[in-house]
Amino acid sequence: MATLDSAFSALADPTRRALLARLALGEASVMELAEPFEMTQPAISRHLKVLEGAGLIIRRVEGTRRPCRLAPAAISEIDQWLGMLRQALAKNYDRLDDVLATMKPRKRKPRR
Amino acid sequence: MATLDSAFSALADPTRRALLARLALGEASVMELAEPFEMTQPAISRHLKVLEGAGLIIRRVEGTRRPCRLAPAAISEIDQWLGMLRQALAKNYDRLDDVLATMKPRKRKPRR
DNA sequence: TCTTTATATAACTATTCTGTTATATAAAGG
DNA sequence: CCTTTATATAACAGAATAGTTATATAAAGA
Repeated sequence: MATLDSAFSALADPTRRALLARLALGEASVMELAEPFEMTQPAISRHLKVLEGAGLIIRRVEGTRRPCRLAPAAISEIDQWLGMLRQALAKNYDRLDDVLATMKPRKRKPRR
Repeated sequence: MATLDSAFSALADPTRRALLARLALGEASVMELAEPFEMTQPAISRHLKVLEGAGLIIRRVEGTRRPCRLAPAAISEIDQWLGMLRQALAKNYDRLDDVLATMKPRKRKPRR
């Protein structure tokens, strides 16, 4: 799914995760978001564009400012996908495989 | 965190997510994993290497085969990080911001 | 109207992916 | 031994990233 592609790859960048962490505290403008970073403003603007494109944030127009805040949509989609893995792990499929692998060692000949 | 970087960017690729989905059904060898894809074996091998590097899978050695299965570590770290966003969203910080934004329209002058 | 402030966009560069083919390695099996 | 099978690795090409500087735009305010 294209949404998961963009959401996960948006989250893969530490700057973008930091921006989201900041937004978890509440809405902020581009300049406010850029302030803690050693990066130029255009760089932050582009990171925000990526986050917006991934459905992780939404923006308002307020005069010359574009306040951003977290958007719920993408997160829930990610959660849903991870749910599959969580479930597989919880069911101990891995441990079961361990047992099976030990019990039936797939025609292995003793050395020489 | 470096782990989150590699875990999220590993998940950003649809082929890798498909490999994980397959592994959610149980352990599989490289060839078994490669079979459904139109990609060459080296390409799959590299995707698996990425998944392993991200802590999303682990591999055994069994003769010439390298059976893979899901690993729990990375997932739980991701879950933990996403928890922060989930919480922020759940607390309706966004909705609160809405209200505040409407109530105190940040020194905006009426046109002209 | 002129200046400042907030933000976006373009052009460019360096680096990092993703896939390919060709080849290496090592165990399995006759 | 020799061949086959499973997998890894190297070398390479093309696409996508992330950052930079320079510049555009548009609202705010004097």
